[in-house]
Amino acid sequence: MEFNHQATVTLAEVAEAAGVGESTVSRVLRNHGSFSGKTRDRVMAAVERLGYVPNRIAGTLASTGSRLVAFVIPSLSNIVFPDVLRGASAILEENRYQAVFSVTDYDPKKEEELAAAMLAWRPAAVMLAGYEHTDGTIKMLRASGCRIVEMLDVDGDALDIAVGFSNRAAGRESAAFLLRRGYRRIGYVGHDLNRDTRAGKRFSGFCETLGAGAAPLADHEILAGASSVENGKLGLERLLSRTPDLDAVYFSNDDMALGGYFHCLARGISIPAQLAIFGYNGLDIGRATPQPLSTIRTPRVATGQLAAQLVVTNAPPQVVDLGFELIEGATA
Amino acid sequence: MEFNHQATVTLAEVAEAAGVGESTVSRVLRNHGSFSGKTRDRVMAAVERLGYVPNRIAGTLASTGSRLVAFVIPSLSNIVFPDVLRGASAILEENRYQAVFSVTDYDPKKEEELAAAMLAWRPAAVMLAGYEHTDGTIKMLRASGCRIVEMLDVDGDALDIAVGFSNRAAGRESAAFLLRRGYRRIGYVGHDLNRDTRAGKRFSGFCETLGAGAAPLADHEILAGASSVENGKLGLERLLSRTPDLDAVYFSNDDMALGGYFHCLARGISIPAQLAIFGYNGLDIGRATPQPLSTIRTPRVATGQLAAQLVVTNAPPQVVDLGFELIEGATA
DNA sequence: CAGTAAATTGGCAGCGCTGCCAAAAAAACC
DNA sequence: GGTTTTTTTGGCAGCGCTGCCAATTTACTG
Repeated sequence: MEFNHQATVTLAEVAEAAGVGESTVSRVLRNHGSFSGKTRDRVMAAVERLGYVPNRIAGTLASTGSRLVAFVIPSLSNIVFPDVLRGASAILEENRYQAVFSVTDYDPKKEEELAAAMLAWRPAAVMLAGYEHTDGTIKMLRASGCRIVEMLDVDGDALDIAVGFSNRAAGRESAAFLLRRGYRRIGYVGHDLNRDTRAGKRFSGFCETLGAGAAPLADHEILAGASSVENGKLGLERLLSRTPDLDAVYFSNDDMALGGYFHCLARGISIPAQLAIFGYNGLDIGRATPQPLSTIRTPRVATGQLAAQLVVTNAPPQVVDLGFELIEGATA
Repeated sequence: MEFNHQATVTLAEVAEAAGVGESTVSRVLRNHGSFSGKTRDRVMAAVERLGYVPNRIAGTLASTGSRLVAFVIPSLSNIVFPDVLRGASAILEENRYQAVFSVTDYDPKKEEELAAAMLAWRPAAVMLAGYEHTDGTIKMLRASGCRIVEMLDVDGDALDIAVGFSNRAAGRESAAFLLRRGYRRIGYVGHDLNRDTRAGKRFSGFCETLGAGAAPLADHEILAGASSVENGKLGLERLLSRTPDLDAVYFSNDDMALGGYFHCLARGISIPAQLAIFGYNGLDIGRATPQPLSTIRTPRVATGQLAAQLVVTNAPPQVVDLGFELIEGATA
């Protein structure tokens, strides 16, 4: 079985066919340097005729610096990351950059391996989630000389560029909101915080403000595994069976919160009178539930867009806090 | 501002440092060909000491055929595609392949442009959604000589490999199920079918079976734009205001169906007594709603996995129908 | 129309690695 | 010890393109 025989038309063949030199073809194709309209037509005709497709591998090797941008993301199940990719990919495509990605599954060790594999492609930039990386990863990235963008967090020291928002502040504002609303018996339902460190930061900010407000966290339930609607449902059920007199519950994100919301719907627990629910992310689906979800909307797409923008413009190192928006909703 | 100065340690420098020839280093690093244990240690030590990261760009150019796999997908908002990528990326990573992607926004013309851009990277394979491509795209892909995988559909003629399931059959089975349940005044709420041709195929299969069952579609509402919970809600509202006596509604997918479900919850329309709701995709969230959503579960992750598997094993051209599973749920 | 400046063009040396081949070293055999 | 095999090695020519530089052509000046 012989499949992968690339029908290789090379630049040299195009040059030959057009009766011009190789560098002329190269110039025309990249629209760079000068050439007459007549030669351009001749070259383009030959390109068309032969069905020439430039070889970016060769081009990248010959020039300096590639137009690849490497994303090393924790997950594709958590909608956050597809959203970021979506924002970034539009900008990258416009600028003729190419996105490559791999998924760490929230494992820092795997992040290190994948980052190494990515660097082998000599990307223009490596885009990561958050600040928590192994020493090996940091050392490697630093040594690579390529741009580094840490996304979705600004609570820490950036290696180069950081674009995101403060998860800790989001946790604090969520707590402040619940306190303002008069809730005092507040619980928390979350997913594995050791892996999702940003969720951990929100939780810690949340507890901090609760403590300062003299209504310390009444109880919490942490589920192993990734966040999901199912886990949110299960988590709230467990939490309430242990501590039935809670008047509000903060969830690690909207998926979890929706699970809690559905649990209440199914059990006839009235929201927010009997129990308030507060999420994080501001997913569209939370706008469409019978009672809009109280949550914090994060600029996920915008994070991807700006991250990409800063890379393609080769902006200086900086930390950009895009902020977030508290959505009052009707569940808290 | 000078950033992108790749700290370039080359293979030649490693060879120098280790006191061996370049090809020896290359052999050791790829664990290919023969070399003594002693030289291997010397080489690895030098690699470690210099922090050498192989340059895959150069490696790919020198050898034949890359380990890049190009995904040209319609969207990242529709969870279907992140799911497919998720399945594929795990397999690709295991096999040291690298995924690159770009997003067409359901625009065939843009698909053509992006496919061309992808081919410039000389990928081992191009992974697309479905069978509907422009002539230009098809011609280009054929000429490229790289593997072509069409995913998420098997209703048509494959260019090379196809992995998915029959959308038309899914539509038919959905209709048959509703008929079996005794529904006769059936409506449809969908999103832009000209763009999402797979949703169009489902709709067409659905109508076909309804017609044969002597209960032709009573009414339908097509919303411009992408599928979303919000649009599902809006669509059902419009449909019911026009045709209030429907007893069941088929939605273009689960997002839309959830919108319909929420609409009913909000309006106090009892499900399924007053109105049945049927979706498509089998999203997890549909398992967690107070009434589990009646839908069809599609093997999205498995599609990505198998597609990747067939590429890395360089399997012969084939069409694999992974099937789907009807979930009775409680909304129909 | 010579003389100079400006616009085009081609040649060719790499970019960093792999693959092929021949040379050198080590192991096996008589 | 001399041969024949087998295992290890290094040299070097590309992979297809870009970037530099010099050569050629064309445009412009006085």
